Amino acid sequence: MSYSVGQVAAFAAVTVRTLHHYDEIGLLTPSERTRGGYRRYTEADLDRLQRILFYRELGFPLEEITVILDDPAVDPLTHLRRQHRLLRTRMDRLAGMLAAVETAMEAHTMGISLTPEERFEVFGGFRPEDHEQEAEERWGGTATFEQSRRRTAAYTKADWVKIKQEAGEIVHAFAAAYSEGTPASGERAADLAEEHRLHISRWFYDCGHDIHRGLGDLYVNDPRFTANYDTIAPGMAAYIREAIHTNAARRQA
Amino acid sequence: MSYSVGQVAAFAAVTVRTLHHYDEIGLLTPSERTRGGYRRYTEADLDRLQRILFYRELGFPLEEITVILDDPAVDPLTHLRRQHRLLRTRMDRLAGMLAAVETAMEAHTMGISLTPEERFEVFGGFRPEDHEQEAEERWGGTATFEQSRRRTAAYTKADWVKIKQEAGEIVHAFAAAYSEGTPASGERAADLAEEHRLHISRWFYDCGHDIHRGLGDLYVNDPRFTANYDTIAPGMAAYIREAIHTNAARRQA
DNA sequence: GGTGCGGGCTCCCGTTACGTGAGGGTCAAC
DNA sequence: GTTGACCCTCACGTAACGGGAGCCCGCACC
Repeated sequence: MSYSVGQVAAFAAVTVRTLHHYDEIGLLTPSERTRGGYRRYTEADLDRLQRILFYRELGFPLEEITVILDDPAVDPLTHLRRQHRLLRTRMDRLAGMLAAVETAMEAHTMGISLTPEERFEVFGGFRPEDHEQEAEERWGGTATFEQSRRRTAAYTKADWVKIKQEAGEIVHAFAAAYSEGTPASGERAADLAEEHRLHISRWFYDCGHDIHRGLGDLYVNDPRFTANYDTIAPGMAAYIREAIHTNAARRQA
Repeated sequence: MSYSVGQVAAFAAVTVRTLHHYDEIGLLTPSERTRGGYRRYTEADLDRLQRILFYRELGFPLEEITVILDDPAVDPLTHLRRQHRLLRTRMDRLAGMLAAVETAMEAHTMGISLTPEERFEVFGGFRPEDHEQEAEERWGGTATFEQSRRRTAAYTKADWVKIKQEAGEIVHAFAAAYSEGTPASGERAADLAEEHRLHISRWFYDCGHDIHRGLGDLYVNDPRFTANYDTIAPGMAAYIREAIHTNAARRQA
């Protein structure tokens, strides 16, 4: 079975013009043509297209993609490994940017202004000597997310019940503290925040104080999170956030 | 203190020509010039450049960046929030691709070959006949996100109280239905889901059934959302998700 | 077996975001 | 006061398509 340009285009979410272009430059020449001159793409062509789009997505110029794909010394697995590596690199970069944005947000709310060096740090992580590691560790993004995905994938139903119960207890404790007027800047609230942090670390991913702070901010800044927490009691999201910050500050002192 | 093109270029890891170009199109015009005609960039210019590069990195066309940055109604924090959101979306996409690559690797070592649909799933989760729009709105996100941003920016404190109260009522109704054993596949659950959808549409952004379904999936797939909902009752996230799907199916029939 | 029309074909010019000199001025140091 | 590094303004080149114009294919339908 083979496919027409239109079908392939719809399939791969590219335009017909793009496929024409790839044919023109010899990047993807359909294996067959009808006697009328119509392009007919085979499964193998689709396979190649998928790889093309993958490398394109990661910013490779088409010419380079041609070279990569026409290299006779590469089996599919090599491609997959390369793709895997590229994706992780890319995600690390984004994680770095994310961390920088969070830093900037903190800096902004605190009224601190950044130096020009700090501003552009986002885009390349130069100055190898200092904290190249820090961004990695902070939201370590890829690592963090992956870790969470890996771990949670292995959980049984019983695990989930336990997790949910634990989480429920923590939130209820927060709610109780809040309704009793316990200050978010105090010991008790901070203790609960620490419990919350450990809960996440135990079940999802290593949650350092920085990440935890980011999470607290998220509860307040993202309307959906806010709404969720505030369904328990109006102001809960902000309360939890402050407790988290209190706890983080305490540990840093 | 001010900087020359060369300094800025080295600093931001772009070419001098790029800076010239940005000047030409009015995207970044240096605040000063020497009598000899040399460009001189101030701190504020660097700040703007940083934002430019950020949005560029995420694939925004320069013209759109101009509009975004020249919008008088945006404070720095809004930018940061938007950036944060965009990054997370982007990372999610990459995470999806990473997972797909891993799946492909497993499939390869097992000697299984994937169907064409599975191959292209990586790039947005389409199936040609249905929701071509959905991928745009779901992953492209800009339009939806922008809408949400615009609206929420104008809300007063009273609005927020109202929003939270409404959200709380919906979730509590869900919790009640759930604890009473009302099936997620039934009318009542679907009605609640519809209410939920309308709530989002009214206060945040036009939430069609497709987007709504995506949201429901998110509640189950993202551990943080799951944990939040499940603090109310274990299984709540999955229950809400199914109710949403029921509702969406009902509307499509 | 004509015929309508959705899709496909080949030029070919337009666009975005710069690259890459050509030819000539500027500036701080020696 | 000159030299070498840096900067200026044209101006054409390029990559990766977008978007027609004008013409063909093919298959369903009468």
